[in-house]
Formats: sequence, structure tokens, C-alpha cells
Amino acid sequence: MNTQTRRQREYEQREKLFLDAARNIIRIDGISALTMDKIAEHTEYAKGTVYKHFTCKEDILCGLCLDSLGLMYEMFSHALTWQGNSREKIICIGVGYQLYTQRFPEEFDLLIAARTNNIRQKASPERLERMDQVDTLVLNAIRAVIQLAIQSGDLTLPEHTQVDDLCLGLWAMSFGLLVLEGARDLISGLELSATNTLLLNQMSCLLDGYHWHPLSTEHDYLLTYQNTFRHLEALIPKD
Amino acid sequence: MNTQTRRQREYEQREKLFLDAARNIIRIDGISALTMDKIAEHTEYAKGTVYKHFTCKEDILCGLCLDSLGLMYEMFSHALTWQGNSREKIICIGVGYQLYTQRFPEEFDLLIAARTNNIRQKASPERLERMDQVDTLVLNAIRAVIQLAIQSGDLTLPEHTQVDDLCLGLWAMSFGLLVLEGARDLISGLELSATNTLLLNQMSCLLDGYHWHPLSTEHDYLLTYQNTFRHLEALIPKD
DNA sequence: TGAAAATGTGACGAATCGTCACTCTATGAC
DNA sequence: GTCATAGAGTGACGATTCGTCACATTTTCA
Repeated sequence: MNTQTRRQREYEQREKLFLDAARNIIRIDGISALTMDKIAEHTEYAKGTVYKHFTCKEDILCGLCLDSLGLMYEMFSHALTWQGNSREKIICIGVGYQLYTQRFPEEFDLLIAARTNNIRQKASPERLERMDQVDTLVLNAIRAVIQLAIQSGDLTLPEHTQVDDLCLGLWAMSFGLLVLEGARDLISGLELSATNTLLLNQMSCLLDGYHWHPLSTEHDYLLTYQNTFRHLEALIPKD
Repeated sequence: MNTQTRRQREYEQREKLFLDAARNIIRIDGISALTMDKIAEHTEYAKGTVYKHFTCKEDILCGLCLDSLGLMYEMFSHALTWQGNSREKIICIGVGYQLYTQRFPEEFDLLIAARTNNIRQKASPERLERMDQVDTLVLNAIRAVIQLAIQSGDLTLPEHTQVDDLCLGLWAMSFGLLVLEGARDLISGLELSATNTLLLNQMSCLLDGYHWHPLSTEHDYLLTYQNTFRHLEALIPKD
């Protein structure tokens, strides 16, 4: 009987509807303006129906996060296809991350919150499980580039260093920079270079430290940065 | 008239009392368990009195953050006195950061939250201003080490790179690693080296990339790490 | 067609926020 | 010592929001 599959499809569509409504509210008025009643009102369903889909408000936040992670994964996958050496591919991923957070700062706040015990303690285990899965996908994208670099001889990891160590290092550096960057005007008194080259420069030094070839002295990564920027910019939804 | 100064002193003591109560609640039951009524009850004051000190709940969170930043500044200052080369001093600071977040994970969640627009929009301007000031102090501690390295010839910054760029890079790397580290068990499937060497290794690579001498090939920073760890551990309040 | 299953509802209780009109208390002028 | 006054302290209150659940409505299919 395909009544079941139709039901399933309708259910998923409605879930998407609720998440879209929530995302809109957040983009316009910020996270603290998000209420279950507003989501119900905007979608013309009753609150009870929203709770058929999400166990609590935090579960919705994680649902949104899941979508964001998905988009990020898409962008990262796209970055992998960038024609260039292994370091250029990594830069392309970093640029993707940067573009995303700059385009949707409110949702980046969400990504930050979702790394916090406070939120994760309340969200449903099922959704956390799914977040883990997408996390893994994203990580695999970065891992793939590192593996590629090792195989092609561009990179030799120091002793006692795992692939995942570098993976986390790159992630942490980008994450940290973008979080602090989001609060840039709040951290007064910092005399910084232009936003766009900041991430590039720090990543360059880190990768130079790993002796990931070609080194920044051997290749013009600023050009790569600019090209990948234009390349990925087109992928970002305008809405 | 010193009635005024006494009043002032009492006011500050009570503020400290409220913050201590809030911190206790958070340490025991997490951020979401913090309510204004509980703070009032635990301190045996009425809620209205709490609101004489803090404009809203977020203002309290920022107040706690301010204390944490203060402690961190103290620790960083102490790190500056570490006898060793400039890179060792930076490591000492990193170790201090790590020790703090591991000792008080709940409060680290707070530090993260306080970098988020959501919270900052609600806190009182006065407190945000004070946070900025302490931020600056902390940054100055890092700046000082970088300046020292430059003056002593250990470090020459690349062209188009500011002192503050490196400052932010170091901060971002540590911040990012510690946030992700806090969610370590949540990011399943990551095969990482031991926690303690992770931060050290990533920082080492970054600083090697900057050609900050002595390079990690020329000096045993693992030893530095272990020594500074023991050195600073004693500073952390046991309570 | 109609009984059973699935879906949808919104009034409700509970928790919490932040306010404000008030009571109480310490101060210092006389 | 008395007393008017500033300001410190209160907690009942309205408002908001969460999450629930007993009931209403719709859909399914025998």
C-alpha cells in the first residue's frame, strides 16, 4: 500500500515547512524571538502538531543545525571538485565555511549553540544521532583532502600525529576565527588585517607548519582564495 | 562622609554574593537550571533586589563571564612570568586556558554563549563595556609575548600581517580546539591523539609556520607543556 | 457506510521572566 | 531623642512561553 509512503512524504514535507518557518523567524528577529506558537501560527498548524515532529524547542534548533550542516556538507563536497593541488582544496573548504557564516550569521549562532551541553542535553537522541552522522560526513570531506595530500606526497604527518588531529586543528582554527570574527566589532581595540585574508593567512601558517606542499612561499594562495570565493559564492542560496 | 563608601562596599559584596550563588547553581545543575528565583532564594534576598544589580538574566551570565575572564587574565599574567623563551611563554598561556576550561566546563559554555549576539543584545551596555576592557587586558597579555618575541628576534612577522592577526589566530585556535574538545564525546568517530598533546601539537605547527624560534624541531616543547601544566595547576581554585 | 485508526487541535497548568507600588530601615538635621 | 526622608528591599502580579493531553476531525478500508 502506498498510503504509507504518501503519509511519510507528507510528514517530511511538513517537517521541512516547520523548519523553514523557524529559520525565517530566526533570520528576521534572532534566536530569542523563536517561539513554538509563532511557528504554529506562521505555518497555520496548531502547536500540538509541531510537537508531533519535535520533542522540544531545542530539538528544532538542532533540526535547523542539521540543515545547515547539510548545506555545509554540500558546499564542502563541491569544494572537493575544485581543480587544484591538495592545499587549494582545503582553502576552498575554508572559504565555503566562511561564506556560509557570513551569509547566515544568525544560523552560525545556532551552530555554536548546538556544540553546547546546554542544548544537546535537551534535544532528542534521534536528532543528535543524525547530527553526528552529518558531522562525520563533513569530517570525511576534510579527511579525504588530507589523505589525498598524503598519498600524493604533498604532506607527511609528523610522528604521533593522526589524520584526525590535523582535521580537528583545521576545523578548530576556522571555527574559532569565525566565531571571534562574528564578534569582531565587539572586541574593540583589535587592529586586524582585512577579514578575508585573515582566515587565509592563519591557515597558510598552520599548513606551512605541517610542511604541506606547496608552501605558501611557493604558491600564490591569495589568488586561489579569490578564485574559490567567486566559485562558491554562486552556490549560496540567495533567498 | 564614609557612609557612601560603606554602602558602595556592601553593594559590591552583595553583587559578588549573587554571582557566587549563580555560579554554584550552574556548576551543579547547568546553565538552563539558573533562575532568578533560585538566586534570590539561595542568597535569602528577594528577586527585586537581584534586579537592582542586574538588568536581566543575560546580564548575570555576562557578570559570571566577566569573573571568568578576570581569572583567566590572572592566570595569563602569571604565565608571563614563566622563565623560558618566548614560545614557552605562549605555551604557558595556552595551558592556562586549557586548565581553566577543563576545570570549569559549565563556565566555558558561558564564555561561548557570551560571544553570541543573542546574549550580548540583552546584557547591559555597562557590563559589555567592562567585558571589553577585560578582553583587552587578556589580549594585551598575548600581545606582550608576541612583541617580546619580535624584539628578541625570535619572530619576524610575514609581510601584511599584524601582531593582532597572530594574536587572534592563537586565540581562535585555542578557543576552537577547546570548544570542540568539550564536545569530544559527542563527535563520535574522531580518532584523536590524547587531549593534552592535541593543543600543544596544533599550536606548535602554527608557530612553526610563523617561523617562531626555537622551532619545535629545535626544542622539546612537550617538556615545557608538562612543566607549565604543573606550574599553573596550583593556581586553579579547588573550591 | 461506518467503525477504527490516524491526525490535528487549542485550552490548560506550570515555570519563569521582569515590574512596580509598597514597606521597612538607616541616616542625619534639628 | 525625634522624625522626615532617601533609598534599600520586597513579593504579588501580569505577561510570556513551554509542553501536554483529552477531545475533535479526518482518513482509511473492510
